[in-house]
Amino acid sequence: MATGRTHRPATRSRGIPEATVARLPLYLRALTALSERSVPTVSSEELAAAAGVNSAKLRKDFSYLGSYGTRGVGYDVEYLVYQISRELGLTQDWPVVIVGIGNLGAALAGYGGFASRGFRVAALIDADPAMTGRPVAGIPVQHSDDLEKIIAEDGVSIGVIATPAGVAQQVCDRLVAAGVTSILNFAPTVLSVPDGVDVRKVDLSIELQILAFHEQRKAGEEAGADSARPAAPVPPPAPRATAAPAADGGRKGPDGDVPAVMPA
Amino acid sequence: MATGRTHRPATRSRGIPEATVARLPLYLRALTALSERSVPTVSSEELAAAAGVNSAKLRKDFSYLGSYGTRGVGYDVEYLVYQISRELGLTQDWPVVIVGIGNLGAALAGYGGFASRGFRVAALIDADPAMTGRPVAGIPVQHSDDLEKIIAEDGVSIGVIATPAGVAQQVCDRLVAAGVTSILNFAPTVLSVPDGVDVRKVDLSIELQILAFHEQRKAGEEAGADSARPAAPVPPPAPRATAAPAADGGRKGPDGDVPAVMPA
DNA sequence: TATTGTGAATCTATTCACAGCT
DNA sequence: AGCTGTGAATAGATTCACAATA
Repeated sequence: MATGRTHRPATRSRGIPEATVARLPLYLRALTALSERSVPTVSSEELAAAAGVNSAKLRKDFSYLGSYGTRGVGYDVEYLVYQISRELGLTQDWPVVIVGIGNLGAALAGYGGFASRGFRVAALIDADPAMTGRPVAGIPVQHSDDLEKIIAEDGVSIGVIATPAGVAQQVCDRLVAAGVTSILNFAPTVLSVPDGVDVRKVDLSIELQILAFHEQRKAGEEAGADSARPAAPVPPPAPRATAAPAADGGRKGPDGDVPAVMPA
Repeated sequence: MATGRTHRPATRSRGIPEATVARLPLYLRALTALSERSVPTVSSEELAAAAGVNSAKLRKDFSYLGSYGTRGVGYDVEYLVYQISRELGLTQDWPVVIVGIGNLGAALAGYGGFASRGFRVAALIDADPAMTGRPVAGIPVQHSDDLEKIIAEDGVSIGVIATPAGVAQQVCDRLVAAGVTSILNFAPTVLSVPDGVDVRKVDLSIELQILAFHEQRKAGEEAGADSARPAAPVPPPAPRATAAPAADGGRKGPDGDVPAVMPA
């Protein structure tokens, strides 16, 4: 309604549940570590422990890929690495552009996990002319005027947005218009994209807030039975406007939700 | 089993489903934006659109907090901001330490979303003596020898790990031993922690791999019916060891899964 | 009249537990 | 004997659809 553009395309893909897809990279990492230690086979129990999940879940997950194990023995490490890599599409090369080369963008550019596993940083893009040409993690930054050209020339289909929140939507629009169909968004904004474009979000502030919630519960539990804190038992059910206290002492920063990017 | 320490403590908290908790920060952000524009009330439909969820889900989520809306009218923005903030524990101050001040750590230190919403960067900690005393985002870096002292003095209960994967577990152990009970982990490792300690993980490489999976599906769909790619129809069901091709051309970087941190 | 709050229905994910295979 | 693969059971999350109500 709001923008006329929707979001959330994928739910289940080719029969593989989304929750399973999200865990495959975890298994892959554990398997890669075993592979490096030349471990030939592994049981669901061992692998599950290494990946931090329970073994029934792991077996169920693998069952969606096919019957790749051997009863009484376990899984062949190399073979599983191959199968999962293939399922995830990591046997091909994925050129990626990173837009917004502040601290975060620079961190991403230098991230080892990017370079391995089939991802290749095809370009770093920033709106600040002062950044243009300067190498970050060995890759020269290009100006955002050339965004469309870069996407087209390198056949980029995955874009990473590490810009301030204020420009994230317009950067997103340009990426999508230029042909990008998957976006990893670090800016604390809800992006609207057309159907067929995937967006994943990484939001530091949200993660912290979730931790704070649980942290608060722990603190509350320590004290009285199930009351969160003595003060504020349960305020009036449905007050009129401006009924609530400001609640946040001197916390002023109006939103302030800008990612750690200093495009200058 | 492996380490004798477990993980995953929380499933549902004080009657609020975990999935709901994870969305509260999203609602809070949308509400804060409305609040800044001095919008007095908002309907579930409008707020849901702003937060990128559907309105039934939003209403259900809010119903776990209590009956804070007014039928026929909507929700009072300020009041909801207060209620959600309180529920998330953001009406109190949460001192946070960041360990590992590379590019990523520096990005986190300067992150606006940290400073707002009740989080305060109490200290930056790095193992590199050359970093000690140097200010990052206006905060002087302290040496990791003093980790325990810093945690104790500031009463820190939330720690952020932005170190290389290789040292993440030992940093984690020290944080936990010093009293930290919530950890946000950016290192690509599964951390083992005792019961009662919450860990949340942010993993760039995993997010990208999930995108690649969907991207691959799109590409496959475009072409033939439901075949992913012509080559590799379905390899032998259960081969013996080393039966699978290396599959990853020249991808050598052994793991390479080190976050974008250069502690030197 | 417009919009919330929520039971009931549905869909998704996890876990159990054991048959089936090596 | 040991371990996978999977139906069946359970738990959790989302969506529907409408009664309640300001």
